[in-house]
Amino acid sequence: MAVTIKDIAEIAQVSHTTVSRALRGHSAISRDTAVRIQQIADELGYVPNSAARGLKSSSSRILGVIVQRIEDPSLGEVIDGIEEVLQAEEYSLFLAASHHDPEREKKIIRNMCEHRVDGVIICASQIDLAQMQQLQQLGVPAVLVNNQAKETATPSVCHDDEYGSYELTRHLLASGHTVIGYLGNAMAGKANEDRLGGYRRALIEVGLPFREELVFVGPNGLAVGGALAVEQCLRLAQRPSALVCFNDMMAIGALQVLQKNGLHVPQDCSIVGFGNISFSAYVTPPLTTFHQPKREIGREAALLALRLLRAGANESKPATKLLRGELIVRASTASPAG
Amino acid sequence: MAVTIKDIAEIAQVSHTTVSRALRGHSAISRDTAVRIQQIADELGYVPNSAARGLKSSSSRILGVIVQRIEDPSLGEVIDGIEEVLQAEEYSLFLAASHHDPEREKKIIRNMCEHRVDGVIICASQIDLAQMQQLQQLGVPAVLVNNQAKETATPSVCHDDEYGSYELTRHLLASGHTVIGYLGNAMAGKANEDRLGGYRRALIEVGLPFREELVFVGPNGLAVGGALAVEQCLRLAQRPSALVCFNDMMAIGALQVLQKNGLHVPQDCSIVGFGNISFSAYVTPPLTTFHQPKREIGREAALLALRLLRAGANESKPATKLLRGELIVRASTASPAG
DNA sequence: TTGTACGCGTTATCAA
DNA sequence: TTGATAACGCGTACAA
Repeated sequence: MAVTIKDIAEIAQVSHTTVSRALRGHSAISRDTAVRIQQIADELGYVPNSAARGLKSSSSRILGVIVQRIEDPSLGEVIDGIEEVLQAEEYSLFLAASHHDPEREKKIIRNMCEHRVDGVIICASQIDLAQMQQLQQLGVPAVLVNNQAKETATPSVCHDDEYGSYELTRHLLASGHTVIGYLGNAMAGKANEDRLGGYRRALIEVGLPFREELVFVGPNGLAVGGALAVEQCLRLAQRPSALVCFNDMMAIGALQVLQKNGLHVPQDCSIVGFGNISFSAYVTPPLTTFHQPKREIGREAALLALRLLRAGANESKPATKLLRGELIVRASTASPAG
Repeated sequence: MAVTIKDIAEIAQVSHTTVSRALRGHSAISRDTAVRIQQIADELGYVPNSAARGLKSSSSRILGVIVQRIEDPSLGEVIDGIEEVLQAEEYSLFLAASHHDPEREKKIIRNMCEHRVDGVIICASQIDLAQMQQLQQLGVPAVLVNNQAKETATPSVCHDDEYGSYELTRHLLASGHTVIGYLGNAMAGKANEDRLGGYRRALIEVGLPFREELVFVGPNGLAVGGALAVEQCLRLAQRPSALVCFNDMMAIGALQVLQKNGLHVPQDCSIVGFGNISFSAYVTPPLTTFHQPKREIGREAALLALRLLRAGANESKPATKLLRGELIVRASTASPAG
């Protein structure tokens, strides 16, 4: 059994109250006893029990983070940003993956509630209201990161996807492309709509039509999703000279299929990704993409969550932070041939 | 304040003991009261408090996981494997990153001890004995994953790096290469030695000399590390016709430098990675590598940790599990020119 | 089948 | 400056 303040109290011949105070630098303790107690604690290898502390203070100093897939290449950095802030503030991080399963997500939230996390950060989820209620009922503040539900009254940190996609499309237009396709992701909700929206806005702004038949939807946001989407595109008689992809992984999958079909990128077809995952710089050709400040997003989410839980009941407005990245031009885009 | 069993007891006109028993399906409770209490609990939105439970049971049902960098491409899957097992067993996961900082690692372990995690999984660390003692003193079982210290008496799950590197080198030898270089990683301890060892064994086995001047060490295991290492190689008058790299990211970095210098892979130089990270299939040319069963490693580590913490004091032998992957031949290797 | 009483480790209040 | 006592929410002997 672990050493407790009572054990220390017995040895030091004081009450456990005194030990508790001494170890936490309480003012009303004499130098002598404080030092003596600290020494005994060190010798015995005392480690305070946060379960007991939490029971009293009704604060666990734990933040829960829920993601869909941990191995998502764009998520590592986000989590890292969160963790960076939490470590500095002496908070711990609970991590769980829902794997796109609402049932599992429900269980996870339940579990986190049982552990009385002080707050929750939910990444890229289509979380429904019922589960938010569970959290609210317990007074657990929640922050959504790049949430995929259409509307929400919950504090969020989002990337400005519409703008990013707009910029990418503008870049292609500026290079002279006039027939540009979009490779969408059926699994993404709001993100897909926003990125499609930015693409559309850029087209219309320069007087080009938005053509439904140039939108190809892949079943997921992985390389295979991009591959499947681009295969539909290849069947077209008049192919687009450039493709805007939902994200970098889909762009990479599409790239591979194009090359297997003897097409050269960017000569025969320009291609842009989204997100600037570390990998995007290492494919051939390196991908033009839009940088999402992933670590920054994580940091902001953690800071917002901490602010909320510290505010307690007197929550002000449900703040939403919108972060913008920047265009990264690499070699996968060029002017159209001919 | 959250609902407690006392609140329920009051409404149901029973003692809180009865509530406690009813909610956990204790046998000696009448159907009627059990159902009635469950109903009230649901209506009130009762969520048990694991801090209080843990205080009694001296078990937190939390496992700590310590890594160096969360965004490490080979780590996501490992963590996912861990998390998969834990979720099934109703355990929670504490995640923290040490960022190669021993001081930070110490704090993390301290923090996990305070939260009384039931066990710890430490990934690819050079953890020293002092910190293991902290854990042992509290009776927290620890499992090391791909640990980098030379020797250890701690239960571990490791990948058979020596064998993997041996197989990769054999593959190159079988293709006819006789001058093969090795790109090492200065930040890795045991893994680098093992992989160098397998390379060496394969060479010696076929009667080729192990030549120190063909070993180039990069400062880290990232793409930039591979780039820096291969630049040393390029300065050589007589260059190797193939390179064995510490891992896939270094191989990718090396690949890029070779191509920038006008060398063709695999025609001018074959190259192999290690680990089979998802990315390795998408570079040009796709990388020949050795598959590490990452999810499996995570699962095994979690299972081992759970087994240990359930065994309690009567720990048997400090089990060490060695997992083997398999050779993945792709297009980055071929017979040497001429 | 149900209830009483106590303890888990810590902190806070009040009194000395 | 220190100590006695209660309380946080829950589980469990023991008793009824």
